[in-house]
Amino acid sequence: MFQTCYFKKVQSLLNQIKVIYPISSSAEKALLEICCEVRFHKGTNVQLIGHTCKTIYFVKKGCMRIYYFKEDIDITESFEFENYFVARAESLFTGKPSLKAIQAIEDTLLIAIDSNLLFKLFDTHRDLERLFRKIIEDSYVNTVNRIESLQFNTADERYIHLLKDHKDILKRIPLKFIASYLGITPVSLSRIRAHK
Amino acid sequence: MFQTCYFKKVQSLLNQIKVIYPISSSAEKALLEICCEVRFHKGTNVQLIGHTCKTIYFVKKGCMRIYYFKEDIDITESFEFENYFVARAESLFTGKPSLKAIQAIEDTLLIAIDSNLLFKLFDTHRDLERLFRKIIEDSYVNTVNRIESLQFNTADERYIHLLKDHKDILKRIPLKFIASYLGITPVSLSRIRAHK
DNA sequence: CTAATTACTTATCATATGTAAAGTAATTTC
DNA sequence: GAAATTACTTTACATATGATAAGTAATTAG
Repeated sequence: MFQTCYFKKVQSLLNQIKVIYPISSSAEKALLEICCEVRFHKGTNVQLIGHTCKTIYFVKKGCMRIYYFKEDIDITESFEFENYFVARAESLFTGKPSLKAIQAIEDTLLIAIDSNLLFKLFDTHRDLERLFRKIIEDSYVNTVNRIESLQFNTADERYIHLLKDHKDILKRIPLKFIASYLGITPVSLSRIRAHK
Repeated sequence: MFQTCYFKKVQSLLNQIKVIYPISSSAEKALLEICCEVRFHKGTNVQLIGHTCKTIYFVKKGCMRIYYFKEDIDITESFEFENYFVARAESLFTGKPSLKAIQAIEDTLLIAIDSNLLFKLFDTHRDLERLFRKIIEDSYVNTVNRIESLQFNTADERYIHLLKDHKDILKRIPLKFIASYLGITPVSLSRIRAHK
């Protein structure tokens, strides 16, 4: 299923890893062997609702979202842009089928990492385990910050803040996705935008 | 600063660890040596705003909250009850001073773990690192679920859900803390409770 | 035990957001 | 390129929540 990749293909991944936690060259090699470049067209559901998450993606080019349905309404849980990892944590870490899907918002180039093979590598390459521990720690901190924002900022403040964090988001992401990400309806987002 | 503890004092911690990820007896011993039992009276600020988080607590008896101030309003970010860990992740993982405080809501008995010593133990006891990786994974999943709840549930739904998850919460936690945790004002919580 | 403080509730009014419907603009399909 | 679909905006109205203030209940301090 996963083919060996050329080193240069995953250079962006290795560069990003260096920033988070530098790993040994043997760990790098081992990681490369379970990596695989994959391309998806805009709109493609890369992982489906009901499937158990067995792949961790690294976004090389393009962007993705994790979304789910609450009473038939499509809700975007998160966006991931270049140099970030995407996975449905609740499924990846529990082994249960996910209620969420992963979709390419643009034509997207990903590096796919088979999670079971990765977890096996943790036994022989402890620096890999440490690296991914730190990746999870970072994600955790980001998620806690997002709670803070949802807890006591107005929708207006959350919108402004999102634009500050992602200057190009309006050019890349449809407003309907942004609305549900902010926890409001598209109608409400439209009003907020009109009043600026 | 941290004294060696008696094994039986941390039995509750060891029991909980077994559920998450069983560790070797040598790792248990090493962990014990950096553990310390501490007691705090209701209302005590165990960790202050502005301090860098260097201790991970395990709640043996009682309960805690993490809180911060947004424009002079006290906002409860999270509660932790028996058999859960408490730490201000954004500070612990980044090494920066925390904008949040940790407070005992009841008279509380904690097991304190020095985080720097713990991180050092990761080098010699990989099962400890794996255990704490799994603890972070669990926390991450919980946090993502909480976002889901804040994103598109009404305050009413969030309140009902909280009561379901923590049947005794009304007896243990003042409503003003519960209100800000749910992302609403005490007045609004009062109304929601009245309409049931 | 009393007084003071804190916690909680209730009421009123203002505002933000949701819902539904309709219109316009942009994009996709054939 | 025309038709169909999707995305976005605007309007009108309903509802939930916030802000403020005042009242009551519970707790704490002396």
